[in-house]
This record gives sequence, structure tokens and C-alpha cells, in this order.
Amino acid sequence: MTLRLEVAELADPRTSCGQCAWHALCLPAAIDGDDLARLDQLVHKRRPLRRGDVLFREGSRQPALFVVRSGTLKTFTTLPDGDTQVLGFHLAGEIIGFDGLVDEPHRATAEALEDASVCEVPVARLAEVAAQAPGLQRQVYRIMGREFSREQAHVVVMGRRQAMSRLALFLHSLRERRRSTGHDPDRLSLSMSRQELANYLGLVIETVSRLFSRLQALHILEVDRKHVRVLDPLALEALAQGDEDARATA
Amino acid sequence: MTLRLEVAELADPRTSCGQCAWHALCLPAAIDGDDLARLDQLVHKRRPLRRGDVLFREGSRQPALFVVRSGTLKTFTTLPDGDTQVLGFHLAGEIIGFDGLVDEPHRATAEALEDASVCEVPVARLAEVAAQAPGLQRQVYRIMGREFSREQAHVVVMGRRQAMSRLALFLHSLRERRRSTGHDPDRLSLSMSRQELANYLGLVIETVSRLFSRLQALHILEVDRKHVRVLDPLALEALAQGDEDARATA
DNA sequence: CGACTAATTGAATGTCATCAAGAGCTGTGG
DNA sequence: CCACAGCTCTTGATGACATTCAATTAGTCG
Repeated sequence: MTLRLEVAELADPRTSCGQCAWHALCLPAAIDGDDLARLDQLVHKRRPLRRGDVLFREGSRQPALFVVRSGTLKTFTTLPDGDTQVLGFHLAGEIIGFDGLVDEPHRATAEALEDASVCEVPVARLAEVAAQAPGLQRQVYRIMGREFSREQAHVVVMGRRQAMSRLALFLHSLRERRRSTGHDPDRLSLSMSRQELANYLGLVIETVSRLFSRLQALHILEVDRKHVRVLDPLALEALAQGDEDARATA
Repeated sequence: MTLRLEVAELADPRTSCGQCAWHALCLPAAIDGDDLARLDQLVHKRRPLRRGDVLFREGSRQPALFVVRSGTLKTFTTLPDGDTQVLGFHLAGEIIGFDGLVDEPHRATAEALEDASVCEVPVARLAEVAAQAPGLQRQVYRIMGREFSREQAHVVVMGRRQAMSRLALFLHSLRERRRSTGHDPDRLSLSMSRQELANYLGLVIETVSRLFSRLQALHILEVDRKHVRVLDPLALEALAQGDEDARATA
């Protein structure tokens, strides 16, 4: 049974943690029995989101974590001058909300890029249960470390000074995420707009558009709006590392 | 008694958590009595570092957090092509090591930029104690959220497309950190090299050097090697927001 | 079908990287 | 103490690449 086949189940708000497809990546990994039952109870909302819906807003206090069950969300922050910075795109299986963990208001706004569903886990009660379930506690730490690394990866992407390298690195990370969830890594669906992607990468929309065109001309990608097919992963890797004259190798 | 006067105390490896100047920012905040004593015991190493010493290395497994007591460290990661990316500069009072929290190897290397001292907190035993001390548990979460926000701030800096804006934003954040520890926010000491700063900002060293010269010519800064004096904070703010023609307002 | 938004493409400008040289520190040994 | 080597940092000239401005096309929704 692959993950792909479980879309219907993922959309069902009544699925318990024990049955959920994301079990291994999520909080309940490594716990069972009574602890699992308690966790299941405190995950009190499994709410559906429509495109554009806001899950939490900058400045709000709402100490909760959200597990993305299906769909994609973005998080972004607003600067004093009104500009925004996209901080991340969050695919199914990922967990967001660490920025407003305790007492601190959220520094980011989370918005659905497409129809999505999430589980809400109140931090206060999570902490209670975790205190009595060492396995859960470890898993909370593990996931935090994972999300922390994801942030660092974003910094690495933005640290590249060649626009092509940034986009290639981003596409590479998307491939990895697809692979880790059992999907075809060469078929990517970009749920964000060009504008949002450009912002995430620290570029302007025209540059991103041109890069996609160039990757298509080089027969490295096949681009159709939001659907991208990776024809030459090796060339993409080369570009990610800054080999500006990478040609299609296939 | 200001924090400035406690340098000697900070350097003393025998200082207990309860007496430490960073008490309020660190793990022991909001706990006391027996819990504090237990925490104190598990913080088993208070080791001094010399410039260039490596605290932990990329790929190593060593589930521990490190509290910077004095001095400055940098964390960086190495890319497949050998390039490095500086991920952060960590001043006294900050806590590092979240990227290798559980089971996962560290993705970053931590190195002292100057003589420094840190407390090491083994994660496994921290979790044990935290399970019995809700206040400590909350504090762990709080600090994680704080460090998470710091990472996001780095992304925001790199998201700016004007080099001047990035540097100004960085200097602004340094001022904030100075202020929050009770120091004069207008006297900054850059413990990192120009190269490391440039890398952190996603720029090359020459650009950073030119920016400092320009800020000095505009009478916004007074720069002497690693010592920077902020003459015009308002102009700096303006530059951070992208007002390219900010002039000294003082 | 028509209005609106998103994305692409083109031409010109500007900013930052690159290449290169020189100045300023730092440390070492005679 | 000074001389010299090695390093970091600064400054200048040039060019590449991303941004900006502008126009067109494609796609979406009423």
C-alpha cells in the first residue's frame, strides 16, 4: 500500500492518529497503547482549509502545532515597510507553528495555497501528555530538529548568489520531498504562484519565469504552468552547484 | 547591577545555574528549588573555548544543547561542492544545537570566533528532568521558539535584494541583541571576519567592505576594524527598509 | 464573451561580482 | 626593535547578471 492511494483516507477528518498515513513522520511515531489514545484525544480539530484560508496570523497567540495532512500551505512574515517574505512551503506530512510555541505571538502567517487539511495540536496539552510518554517527548524533539533543518536549508538556498542555482536547489528539495513520500520525484506540482516562489527565493517574478524558460530550452525541464517534469536530474544537480554551463546530459 | 559587570562571573566555570547572569534567558527560568538543583547537576560541562575551537561538527551525533555564556560562535554548513554557508552568529545568552536534537546528526559545525565559554546540556537527561518539571518543559519550548524565530530573521535578511538593506538589517539585529543584554546598542563589536559576515549575508567580501566605507562616508557609522559605532540609527533603519538615498539625519 | 490576473518575453538600466592591485595589521625571527 | 611574510581588508576598473520598465500572451472567472 503506497501513500498515493490514501488520499481519501487523508481527507477523512475522523481518521485516528493510529490509522493516519503520516503516522511514522508525525507525533505518534514510537508510541502506542494508552499514550496513543491520549494523543488522539487532544488532536481535537482536523479542519479542512480552502485555498487562501489563513490558519494562523502574525501576532496572534495560539500555542498550537499544525500537522499538514493534505494540500500545501505557505508561511510568510510582513516587514515594517509592508513587504512580505515567504518563509516556507509546507507539504503534507510537515508540521508548522513552532514560531509561536509558548507565550510568544506568531511571527508568521500561515495560509493555504490550495485546498488542504490539518490537525491541530494544542501545545499545552501536548506538553502534558509528553511528560508522561518519553517516546512522544523524543518525537517532539525529533520533529523540531527536522523543521529546524528545513529552515537552514532555506538559508542555504538564499545564500547562493546565482539565481539559477537557487531555483535548481529548490527543485532538488522538492524532488527529495516527493521521493520521501513515495511519489515520482520527477513529476512536481508547484502549488505556489511564480510570485510566491520568486519571493521565497529572494528573486523577482520575471527572473523566475526566465529561468523556467531556460531550463525548458535546455531540455532539463518540461514546464506546463504549475506542472513540472524533470527530464534531466543530473543537469539540475550540476546547476544547483553553480555549473552555469550545464547542458542536458540525457 | 548590570550584566556588563559580570564578566568575571561568566568566566567562572563553577557558577551554578541559579547564580548565572543568563538565568532569565536560559533553561532555569521559571523553575526553582529541587528542579533547579537537578538541572544544575546535569549541566555537566562548562568548558572554555579558544578562537577557532570547534564545539560540534557537521555529521556528528551528540544530542546536546550548548548555552553560550561568553564570547561568540558561528555555525555553518558545507555544501556538496565544498562551499560553506554561515548559518548564524551566536552571542552570549543564546543556545545552539537544535539541529542535532535527537538521532539526527548535526547539519552544522559550531566554531568559536573568539575565546568563549559554553554550558553543555545533554538532551536525553534534559528531557528526563523536564518531564517532571513543567516549568522547565515550557522554557525549553520557549527557547526553541526563540531560536526558530532567529533563523527566520536570517531568511528575512537574505530575502532583501539590496546589499545595503541586508547589512543594515544585520546591524539592526545586532543593536537589538546588545540592547536586550543591557549594553550600549550603538557600540558594536564584530567578532566575525568580513568574509564570514559576507557569507552570512549572501554577498562577497568586497561588497561588504564597500558598504561599510559608504556608511562611514555618510556619517551613519564610524568603522574601525571590528569596532563599529552607530552614529545615526534612524538612517540605518531607513536603509534597512530599502530607502537607498538615506542620508545622515543627525 | 469580456475583464481581470498571472505569466512570459523583450530591451535597457543598475547593482553586485569579478579581477586586480595596494594598504594596513599581525606575528615571527633575526 | 625592526624587517619581512602572510594575512585581512580596502579600493578601483570592468563586466555579467538580475532588476526594472514595458508590452504581449495565456489563462481564469464572472
